[in-house]
Amino acid sequence: MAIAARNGDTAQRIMDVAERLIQVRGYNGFSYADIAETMQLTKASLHYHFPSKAELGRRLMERYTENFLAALGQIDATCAGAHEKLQRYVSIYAEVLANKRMCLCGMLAAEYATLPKSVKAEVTRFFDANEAWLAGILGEGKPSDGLEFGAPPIETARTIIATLEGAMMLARTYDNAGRFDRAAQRLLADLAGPVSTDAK
Amino acid sequence: MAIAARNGDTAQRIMDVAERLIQVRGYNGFSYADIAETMQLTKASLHYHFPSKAELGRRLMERYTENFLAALGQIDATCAGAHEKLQRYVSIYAEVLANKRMCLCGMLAAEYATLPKSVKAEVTRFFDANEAWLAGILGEGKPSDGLEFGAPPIETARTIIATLEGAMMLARTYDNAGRFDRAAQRLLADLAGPVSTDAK
DNA sequence: GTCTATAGGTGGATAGAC
DNA sequence: GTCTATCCACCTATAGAC
Repeated sequence: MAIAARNGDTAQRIMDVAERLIQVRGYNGFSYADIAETMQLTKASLHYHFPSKAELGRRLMERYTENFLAALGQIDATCAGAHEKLQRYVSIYAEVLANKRMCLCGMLAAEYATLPKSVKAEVTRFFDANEAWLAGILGEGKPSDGLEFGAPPIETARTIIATLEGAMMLARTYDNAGRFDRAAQRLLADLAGPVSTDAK
Repeated sequence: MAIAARNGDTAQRIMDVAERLIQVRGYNGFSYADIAETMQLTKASLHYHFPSKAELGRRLMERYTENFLAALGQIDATCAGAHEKLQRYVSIYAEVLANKRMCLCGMLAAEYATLPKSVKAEVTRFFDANEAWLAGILGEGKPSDGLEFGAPPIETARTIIATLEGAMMLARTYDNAGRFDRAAQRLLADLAGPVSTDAK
């Protein structure tokens, strides 16, 4: 599980709370006061750990990407075929949605124009890493696993991310995880081989 | 063109400015002060036309959906085949992106948890209408135009919207409209017939 | 490391003159 | 219909005691 609650030191717990708030309400939709209330801490104490909101956002994104990359490494280490890897990739998104959250980066992508520069840089770093990983899987999978797609791996990777992020956003709007699951499975089925839609 | 600047009365011009601000910065990322500055009006005057921000948001969404539905009606009236209709549908999104904006509803979907109820209702109404229109096109197109997809029209419609909204958000993040265009054309090509990727 | 207190700014919104 | 003036709540952030 890439994005989990943790019981570490105060800074980590602050990040846990802030992360959830951003994933639900967005960067411009939460405040230090919101964190303080849930944590039984004062705003001043939060500023001791994270001097500015921009710094908190940057550290948050940094940690999120680290965890995500670790999860991708786990997939690489434990899954054999491309299909299985892609299924596991989708399940990371599904798990976030199961907690009624948006992808942290999908949310920040929407608010991109208003973000501090340091946060912006981390957001694109996240997507770049995701694209690269997916493109790698697709590149390997095409010859050996019978993946079929009529575009360079990097473009297919981008379409996959776009579809998953968009489906996630709409599923959360309708509070209906099934919308995400069905879109994701259709996506994978098309990738596995466009003709047979009932393939596993 | 569904979403255009207009030279009507003050209320309409306020909506034009507010719409652009939300499409770029989000609902929680703009204020009456921002509108006032661009329009050379005071905040108090804005409140004369739109008593509350919630009311402004609701009216904005209402107008946006109206315009969008009008554009869909235009497509129905002037396009013959399903492929052409879908291309035109995609071009509405592309045009918004060409102005460096997000879809108003995609933006509001991200901030959904923080929106006034009246605005929330308008957002889902927009997506519902889009799904219904697309599902209609897909339903007609399947037998007569050779569209191929292995799911009920309504689910394919939802996947299309998710992909376009997601691709739009990422294209704007990277300030790269080509990312949207390529993802959109791949999507349409897969729909037209998954095997031949070079079909028009 | 957490607190109280507060600064300095901006948010949405209103009253009342013109 | 637009203005000035103002209210009050909330924002991010800091100073300084404990």
